[in-house]
Amino acid sequence: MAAPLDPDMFDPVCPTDLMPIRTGDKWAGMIIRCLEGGPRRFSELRVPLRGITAKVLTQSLRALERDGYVTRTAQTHPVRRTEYALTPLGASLLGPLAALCAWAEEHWDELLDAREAGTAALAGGKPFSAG
Amino acid sequence: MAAPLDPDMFDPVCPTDLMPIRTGDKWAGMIIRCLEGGPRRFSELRVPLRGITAKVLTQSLRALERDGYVTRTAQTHPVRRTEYALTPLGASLLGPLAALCAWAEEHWDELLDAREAGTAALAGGKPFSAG
DNA sequence: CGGCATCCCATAGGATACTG
DNA sequence: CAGTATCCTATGGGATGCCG
Repeated sequence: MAAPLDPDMFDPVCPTDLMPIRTGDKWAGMIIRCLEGGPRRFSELRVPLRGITAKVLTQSLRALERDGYVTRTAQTHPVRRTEYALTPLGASLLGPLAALCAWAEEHWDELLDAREAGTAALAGGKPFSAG
Repeated sequence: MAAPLDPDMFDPVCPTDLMPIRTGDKWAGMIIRCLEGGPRRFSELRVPLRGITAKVLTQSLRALERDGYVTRTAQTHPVRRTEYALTPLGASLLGPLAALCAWAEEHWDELLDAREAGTAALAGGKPFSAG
């Protein structure tokens, strides 16, 4: 309870730093979830990911590919067709990801209430303007 | 398997958008985990969160407070002492969070290998420079 | 100790237009 | 269809310094 925190709790090379859902990847988690049901095409992914631009989707997909979460299979011959699929590594993330989403849905109301209350209570206090 | 994706899979007001570990909060998840063992003081939190600046820690804590994940209790009288603790909502996130971390540790080697291989394979291909 | 103020930069990511 | 190429902005977040 009052035991001191482990200074190495978040190691300089903390594993979580390698996770796709870490800071600076807004879409990675959603993309992975979209691939849960099997391979999907580029434009197919754009549907549920409403509002994502082609550029950003490409970026995210490339990053996920680079880090071994998805594979890319392109074909040009008869028609152009590119499919993205989860690697075993990527698929193994589905569990934890689903847990997170389940949590969010479960606490949906609380989240809304808390945010509303918090915004009101702390209103006017924007200690850090823009940097 | 080949069923079309639900266009509303990620609703415009998707619950996950409210999560603290979503895009743009590098530290939220780690902070919450630091509070698992009970209330912690400001400077106490800075230890495991190596390298975090006071400004950023304050920012993150304020955001977490605003969204109802943590509470802030300040005292100035004898000595200055501020304590941060998890709300029930915040505590309820510990589970999913732990699952994520467990996953990361479990796949630690794979992550390293995949990233290394991916970086090599896709080397030279930096389609998107800086904007 | 627990911040706040200020300056600064890197970059995620959106808008738009074009291509094989 | 599946991207690329540019341009642009918002902001996360680090550095440094000061304060009650």
